[in-house]
Order: sequence, then structure tokens, then C-alpha cells
Amino acid sequence: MTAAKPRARSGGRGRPAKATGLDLKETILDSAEGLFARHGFHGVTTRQVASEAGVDTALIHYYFGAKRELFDAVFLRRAEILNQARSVSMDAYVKDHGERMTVEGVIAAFVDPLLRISQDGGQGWKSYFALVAQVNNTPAWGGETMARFFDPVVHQLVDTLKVVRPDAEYRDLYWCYQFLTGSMMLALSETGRIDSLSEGLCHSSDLEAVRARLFAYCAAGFEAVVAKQKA
Amino acid sequence: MTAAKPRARSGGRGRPAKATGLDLKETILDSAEGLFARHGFHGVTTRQVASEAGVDTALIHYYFGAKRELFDAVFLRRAEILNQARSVSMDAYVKDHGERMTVEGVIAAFVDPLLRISQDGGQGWKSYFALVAQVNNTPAWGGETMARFFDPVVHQLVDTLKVVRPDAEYRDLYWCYQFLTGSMMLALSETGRIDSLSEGLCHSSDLEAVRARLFAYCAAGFEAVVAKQKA
DNA sequence: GCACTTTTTCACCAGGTGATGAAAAGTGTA
DNA sequence: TACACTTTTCATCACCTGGTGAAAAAGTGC
Repeated sequence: MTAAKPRARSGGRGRPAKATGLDLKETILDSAEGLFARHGFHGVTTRQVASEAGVDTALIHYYFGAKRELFDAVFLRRAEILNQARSVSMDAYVKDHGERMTVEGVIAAFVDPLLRISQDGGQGWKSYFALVAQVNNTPAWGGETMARFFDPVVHQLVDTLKVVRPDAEYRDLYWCYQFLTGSMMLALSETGRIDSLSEGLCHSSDLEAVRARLFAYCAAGFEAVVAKQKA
Repeated sequence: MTAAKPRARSGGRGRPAKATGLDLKETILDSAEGLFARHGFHGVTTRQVASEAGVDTALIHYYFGAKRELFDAVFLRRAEILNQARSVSMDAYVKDHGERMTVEGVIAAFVDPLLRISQDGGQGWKSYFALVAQVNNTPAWGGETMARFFDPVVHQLVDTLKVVRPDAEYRDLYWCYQFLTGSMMLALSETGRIDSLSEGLCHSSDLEAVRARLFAYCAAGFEAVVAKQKA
């Protein structure tokens, strides 16, 4: 929409240097990420991406190939970081609490890294979460894509919950995970819906408010489901 | 993708009659609904809609105007039915239970109509829910669209919950609603993710399983949030 | 200076996009 | 029949789409 000037490369000594080579590749990914997050895969043209990145259309194909491959590159770039952060967080929680683990603690270890990253990671991460939320709710290929990138860490969560509540059925664990991920993704995508719905009482961007409620909410829900199915 | 033959009009006496007039209008809406649900607004062309409906492209514009207006018509068609079903369900619950209302009961009265309609309403409704779930997670215009069509009945839910738990803060009610709607929409959109994630243990299409868990899950979560914020 | 590779730009294509205006077909009425 | 009206089709427009191949520019090692 706006300037076509190439972005300054960060880390320079004040004088903006023209991005080049791998830097330019990242710039393209950044632009693509923001646009895909806002308008979805089909709602974005390679020309828009090129224009926002200040780059020729052909360069996108030079680096990434087809449009779909560009999308996958966007999706992959942060998925690995995310998975590792969550895995480390859960490992640490297990190691630190051992026998004294709680459902809420496990859930917090799983969700909190995302909230923290979204709060501290800048606009790129916010766009990314909105993108994942969209994919998560895409019937055509969302399930398959989510599985491809995020299944392992989810199994880690489920298995840890099973350790904390050994009498819980796996079926219930998976359903509760789905409820959790629905809530979490919607919160992370910050659509602004809650702002207008609550007439200014709540703000999508207030992830601290989410943190103060979501863990307890999901943990209590989980316990209720387990208790009910056991009865 | 397939046949271009106009659909038979239901209610005939065996001999398929060529759909015409308002029937054809509904046929177009049906095709558009399914395609939009699977591929999103930008992932569908008016030509695809026309082809699947067995109709000329120009007819779509004749009936609905621009592509976006067609989308809105799809969205609106079932929204009113949905809103009324939920409103009636909640009114009935309030009337029948009076002082003995519970949080879980109110939530069930709000959610159950959707589950029932999805189970009994046929493919059109399933597509519609998938579509709503997608819009719900669309940052660019999802929040605004959802608000336009669904705000009143949500306020009815929140106000009823406030009656059941007068000491709960509105802020908490709205956050809990967001958690609820995230879970509910993901469940209704039946993306198939839980099927592969659980390796066949759970099925997206098993809304009975959702019913058996979601109400209790959300109610317990709600109570936990209210209790925590009061403390 | 030179050859060589990588990166970036330019010009362009074949096909698809939403949309339109005018003609044609159908429908009801007298 | 003739007429007015609605519905459906046809041909077409101006523009945009993803993608490509060749040339130019920039970088690299000698």
C-alpha cells in the first residue's frame, strides 16, 4: 500500500543500509507474514507482497518458488521456535515440580510461552499467531497443516497431563486440548471482537488479562470433564 | 468441479423440475456456502459458484450484485435462524428454571441449539458453521462481521450469566465468553484435526462427544475464573 | 583488470478475474 | 394474439493473476 523503499537492515550503525541477499529474503517473509495473517492465503497476491517488501515480483519466485511455497516458508519459520519454546517450558515444569505437578501448572507451561512471545516478540509474532489461528480453522487444509507442524508438542502436553491424572481417559484429554486450543488461538489472534462486544471493557491486546484467566479456566474445565466421565 | 446441470427442485412429484426463480437463488446460495466454507472468501471465484450451481455467472450478479454481497447474503441467511433458536432456547431455560438456574444450564441453552442444528440440519449447516468459524478468526474484518450478526444474542447470554452469578464482573464474563466461543467454533467447524491428532480415538463429526464435555468444561472454567478474580 | 557466480530487474505471457450491457427466453395478462 | 415484465444467457471488457526467461547489475576471487 505504501512505500516501496527497501527496509533498513537492523543492527547497522545508524546509516540505513540497503537490505541484500538473505536479509532481503527475511524482508519478503515479513511482508508475506503480515499480509497472509490479515487477508489469508488467497487474499494476498505476490505483487502485494513484493510491493510491500520493496522488491520485484520475480525475486519472490527466485527465492521461494511458487506462492504456496512462500506461504509454507512463512509458516515454518516461527513454528520451530514455538515448538522448542513450549517443549522446553514443559520439560522445565516437569523437572521442577515432579510429584507436585498440577493440571493448571502443566497447561500454563504449555500456553504461557505463546503469550509471552506474543507480548514481547513484536508485530511479526502477532501476525504469525493470527495466521496460525486462521489456518487452525481452515477446513480444506488446516487440520493437515496444523498436524504437520504442531503435533509432537501437543502429544507432549497430553502425555504430561496423563501423568498428572493417570485415571483420565485419552479421549477426554484430546477433547479438552481441542477446547483449549480453540480458546487460546482466538485469544492470540486478537481480532478485536471482544473489544467491541464488551464495549471497551476488555481489550484483545491485553494478554495479561488472558493469562490471569485462561489457565484457571482450562484447568477447571479439564478437571470437570475428567470427573464427569469417570462418574 | 462436476456437473453443470441445474439441481432438481425438492418437493416435486418425482420428475425433476428445472429450478427457477427464487429456487435458483437458493441453489446459488447453497453452492456459494459450501465453497466459501471450504476455501474462504478469496479462495472462491464467482465462476466456480456459478459452475457448481449450474448457472451463468451473470445470474449471480443479477441476484446478488457484487461478490461480497453474495457472501453477506450467505452469511445472513442462516444467522437469523441461529440467533432466534438460541434466543428462544435461553428464554425457555430462564422461564423453566427461574431461581434454580445454573451456569452449566445457561451455557447449554446457549450452545446446544447449535450442536443440534449441526447434527440434524444437513450439510448446508455444517458448511455454514465452518464458514462462521473462519470469519471468527479473520483479523481483517472478522470481528466486525461477527459483531454485526451475532452481538445481541451474546449479550443475552452474558446478562443471563450475570443473573446467575450476580457477583461476577462483566469483564470476566466477556473473557469467558471468548474462551467458550473459541472452543465451540472450532468444534463446530469439524476440521478433522482431532481425528488425526488422537489417531482415531476422537472424531470431529462426533458432536455427541462434544455435547458430553463442552458444557461442563465451560461451566467449570467460568466458575473458576469468577472465584479467582473475586479472591 | 578479468572471468565467474549470485542477485536483481525488466518485459512479457497465457489464462483467469469480477463485472456489465444487450439480447434472448420465459411468464403472466388481457 | 400482443404486450409488459422478469429471468437467463451470451459475448465481451479492462484489468489482474502467478509465473518465466533473458538481460542487467552486483558481488567475489584471482
